[in-house]
Amino acid sequence: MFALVDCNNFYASCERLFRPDLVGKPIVVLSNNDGCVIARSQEAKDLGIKMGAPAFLFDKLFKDQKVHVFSSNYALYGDISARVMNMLSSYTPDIEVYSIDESFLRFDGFDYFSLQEIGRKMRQQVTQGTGIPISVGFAPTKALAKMANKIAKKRTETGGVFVIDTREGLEKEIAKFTIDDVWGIGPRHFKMLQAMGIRTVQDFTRLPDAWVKKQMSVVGLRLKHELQGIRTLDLEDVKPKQNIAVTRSFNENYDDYEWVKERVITFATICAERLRKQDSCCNVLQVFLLTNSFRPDQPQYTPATTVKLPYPTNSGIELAHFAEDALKRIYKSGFGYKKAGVVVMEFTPAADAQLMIFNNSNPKHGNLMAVVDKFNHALGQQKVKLASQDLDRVWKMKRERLSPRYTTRMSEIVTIKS
DNA sequence: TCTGGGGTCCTAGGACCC
DNA sequence: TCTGGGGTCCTAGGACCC
Repeated sequence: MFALVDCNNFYASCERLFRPDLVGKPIVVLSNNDGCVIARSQEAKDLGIKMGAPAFLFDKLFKDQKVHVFSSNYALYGDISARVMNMLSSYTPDIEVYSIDESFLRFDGFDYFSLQEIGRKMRQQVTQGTGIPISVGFAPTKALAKMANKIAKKRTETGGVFVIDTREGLEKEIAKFTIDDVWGIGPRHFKMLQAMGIRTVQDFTRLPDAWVKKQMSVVGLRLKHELQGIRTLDLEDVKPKQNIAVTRSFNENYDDYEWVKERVITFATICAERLRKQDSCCNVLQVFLLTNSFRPDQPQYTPATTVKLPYPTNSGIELAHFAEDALKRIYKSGFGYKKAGVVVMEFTPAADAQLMIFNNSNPKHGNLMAVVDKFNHALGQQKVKLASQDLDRVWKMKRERLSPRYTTRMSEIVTIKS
């Protein structure tokens, strides 16, 4: 059996941890630049605030309804997530951390245990230990565990735990569960299925395999089997990433080469940092720029270029150079740039980077970067930078409603007045 | 005025090889 | 009119996830 454990309204719940005055109040968390709503407490959902909605459209509603608005605080969410996952891993050695707020757990050899009971205990322990409410769904496949989790969340009488472990139970649930709520069915496939009169999971599982494969590829076919209770997916190991992207929107449009260059160089050094973290070097680097697509009245230009590097590297200095060269080739003045990004691809393990006779990555960079990483780890991100980066911290993301990093900064620890 | 930032996997079609 | 039978690699685009 698999369990899918999911933190309820995770970011909103994190914001509430150190603000008990917000219990029962509507909370939303915004994306970078305070742009879109990316998390909502139940109370905020009830007000009709939609996921992904641009925040400025809701300014009035936020004020009228006294919605508590937060900029995203990933230092906090990441730390709380680690604590939750750590607790969950005491229930079984087989755990896959699927996202910041979800884990799949596999329960092999638990035939004589009550999963219902285990789920209740998990909820109780995680709530007590971290303050984060969770929902737990158990089922014989991952896709069904996802479904069970949604049922646990939706039906209050389940107490946040739902188990699908019999054929009859499965049949009963798939006859009711609608297809748009299924993990792996996105808006496109939903529309197609809906047009054919497919409404429930049961309808979907009755489609012929060949048709599903033709229309939805092997991914869709696997999903169909999963929903029938046939196990086709197992827990996945943490794999090193195949691509690393650092992209940001700017608070306004910029038409200044030096300014854009600084951003692109900074993104490249962050890519390099992330590469070193997983012991990879990259062989290909891509730089792209975007003008503001929400303003069709302004001239649009969305160039991108991909460079094959002469040798694999994870040196921030070298990647900064390559990124700058790439930028030079695509940058044109006369446009208002709203977003830029650097993507690195085609990794090789740092340990077996191919040496070349004439054209080597500077061997001293390895040691230098190790020291830079050490400093930045101890002193905070981007304390040690390249001179070509923004040393005066001119560039700031809009984060007007940022909560303290309660659990990871001594200086921001909660104050109790008594 | 203001609109996030990451990822993965799969397929089709073109270009090339013998 | 008829025109082999395999392959691989790459890219763009589509679909999905959080």
